[in-house]
Amino acid sequence: MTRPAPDFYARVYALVSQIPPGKVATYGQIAHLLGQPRAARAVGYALGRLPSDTAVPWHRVVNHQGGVSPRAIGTLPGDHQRARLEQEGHRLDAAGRLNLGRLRWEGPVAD
DNA sequence: ACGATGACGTTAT
DNA sequence: TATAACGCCATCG
Repeated sequence: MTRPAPDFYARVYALVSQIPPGKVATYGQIAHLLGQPRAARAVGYALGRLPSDTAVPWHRVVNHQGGVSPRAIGTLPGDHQRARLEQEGHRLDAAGRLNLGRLRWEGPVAD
């Protein structure tokens, strides 16, 4: 299949943009969906390069623990990300972690 | 082209 | 269960 393999960034943005509201995905999940289960770091790097006026719901992407990566705090509105997640109806526990087993995005429906 | 960085993940202690 | 170290891939200088 002649897949228009665009840059890794574009793939991450496209995939994250397909995450429906009320659900979240981990960097590893995104990387895995891209066919590179070990490129979780690259995925996070791609989101880090996202502009402030991006339409990509990057705030729905969390780490494998289900929480906002502390490294984002200070560089980007990481604190805002958590508030945004709660705003979407996500339930965070006292540890500030989401219940991935319940909110984890299954990925795009194979069409 | 090379070396260092980074919004991660997994395994071991 | 929490903390620590290593490995992974892609991008930037």
